[in-house]
Amino acid sequence: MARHLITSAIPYINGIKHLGNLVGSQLPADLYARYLRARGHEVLFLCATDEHGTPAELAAAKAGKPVADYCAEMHAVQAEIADGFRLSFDHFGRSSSPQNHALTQHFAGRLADAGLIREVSEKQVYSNADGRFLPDRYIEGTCPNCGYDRARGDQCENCTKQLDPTDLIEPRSAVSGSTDLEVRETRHLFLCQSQMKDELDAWIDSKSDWPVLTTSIAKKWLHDGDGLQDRGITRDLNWGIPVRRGDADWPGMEGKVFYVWFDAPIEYIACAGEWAAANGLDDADWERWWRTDKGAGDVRYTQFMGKDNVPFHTLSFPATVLGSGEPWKLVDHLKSFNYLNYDGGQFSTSQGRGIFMDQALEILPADYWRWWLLSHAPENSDSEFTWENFQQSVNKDLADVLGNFVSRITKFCRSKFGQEVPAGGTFGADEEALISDLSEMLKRYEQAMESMEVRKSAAELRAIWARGNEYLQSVAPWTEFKTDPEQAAAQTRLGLNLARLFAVLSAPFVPDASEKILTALRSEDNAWPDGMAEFLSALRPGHDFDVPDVLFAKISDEQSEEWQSRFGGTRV
RNA sequence: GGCGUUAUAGCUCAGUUGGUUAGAGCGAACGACUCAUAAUCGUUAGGUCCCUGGUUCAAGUCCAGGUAACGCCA
Repeated sequence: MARHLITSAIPYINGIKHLGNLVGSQLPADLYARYLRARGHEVLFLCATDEHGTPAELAAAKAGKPVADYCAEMHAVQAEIADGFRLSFDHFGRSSSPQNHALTQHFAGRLADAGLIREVSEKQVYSNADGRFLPDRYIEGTCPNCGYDRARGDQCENCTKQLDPTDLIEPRSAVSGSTDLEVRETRHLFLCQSQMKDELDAWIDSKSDWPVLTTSIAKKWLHDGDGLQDRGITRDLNWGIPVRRGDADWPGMEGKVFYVWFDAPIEYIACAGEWAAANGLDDADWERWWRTDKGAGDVRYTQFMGKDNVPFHTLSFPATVLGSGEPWKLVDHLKSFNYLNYDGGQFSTSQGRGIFMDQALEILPADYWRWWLLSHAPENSDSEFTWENFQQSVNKDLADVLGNFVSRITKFCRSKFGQEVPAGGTFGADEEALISDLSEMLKRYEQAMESMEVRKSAAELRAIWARGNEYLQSVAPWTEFKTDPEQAAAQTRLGLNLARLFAVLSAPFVPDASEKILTALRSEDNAWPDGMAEFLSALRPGHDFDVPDVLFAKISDEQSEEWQSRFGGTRV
């Protein structure tokens, strides 16, 4: 029994995420959270939407809605989809929450007190027509290099040349098209990350059990070139957390907000406060997860994220936390993922390429996606989604190996013994070998899950299902029944208990199917096995059960082809 | 242009600190079974471990160069 704090990288509010985003953070985090809960640990699993910044403002404007309303609506949409994928967050918060406002301002104040904030004067492009400063990428114009007339202020998409907004010929606002632009001087706060370089370096060095992918990215940012750079934490925008120094005003920063990268990770902490508030708990209840001086000393904190998020989680956010000088919990383990590619290219939100979370649920239940994505998680390198592979994997693993096992054993029992667990017979060498093998396999499965080896966990679980089929095939109760019905009864009884075992062990991967099996077996006890022999005799002779509907319908060639062409191009 | 990652069976991928005949699942062929979602179980076939050179008693594994794909940055 231990205490585990788990967070998934928080998805941006702007639009619905694709399957690549899902498998890179939320889904493996959910797998881990479900497993740890099943093992009896105390778990707090948090996620939220990342709601601030220019993209949210522009998306809201495009939708013709006030940005706060837009974010509230999109948060509800994302929450519903997360629920559809059975993501078992204890709380799905919002970075725009009052808790995050207060906490972000608090951290900024602490950092300023510690001398880790400095003011910098910058030149930024201001659009009079839009009444706002424009980020580089929201300025368009003609590329001085190739003449492309829709080059962005940060880069020309046509010739890939990196640009400065002032390089553009005839620059205009990408928001309104206005050419009434001017360069203005504006003052911003910078977080002095460079001052914390040695402390961060030593902290990273202490994490010898982190994946190479994680530490190598962090080290690169710490040591490449001039090393870790100071970073602006404020912007001239309306939508965001107003810049304040704790509870006090911040002279010179009126009308400015914190930069989204600064407040987003603080939401990991604030989200726990939202969780407490939503559940009628008080501050002490969430602080025991986050403050090492208030009970979080024994908490193990694990973060999940895509590789693009590693620098923020290994450097920027720890700089904020450490710099505050307060005893906040730092991440203990950081699990990062590579990218999932789609049919020979990248998933792309901006181009609408690939499969998005809402579309996925429209065509198939969550379990199908959960199984395929987790069993093919991009852990060691980028991995590839193809419809053919998806169809084959799901049909074979879920329908044929797991689903069919439950189907064959329940239907066989019904036809020979009726819908109750049969009595009689004794266990012999086959049964002892099965129980012994399963005990070993369970240990390997548990080890893989505990070390967050996602693909390996899936492979071990699948091997357990296959071992059940192997047992049935070798003892062949349908043949045994003709000569020794008592023995066939013992084999069938064990088979039904195997189905229950699979349901319990598979729950972190395929929660809905797991529940269906347990319901059919009329078993409310879903406790993790503690002793294989005892577990496999839990369903006693005389126990009633139902034959469930087909657990996993197979994906037909026609469906696979239709979906491939439907999702081949851009999102409609 | 700089840096980085990757390159292993038809496909998706494992291969610990260099150490016998390079592994898994799928797909394929063959066989067994017929309870089951034409499912299951078994057996077999399939690899110049991208190329070249080097270190070593020994290289998929280390080093150098090359090729290709991808990513990040300027």
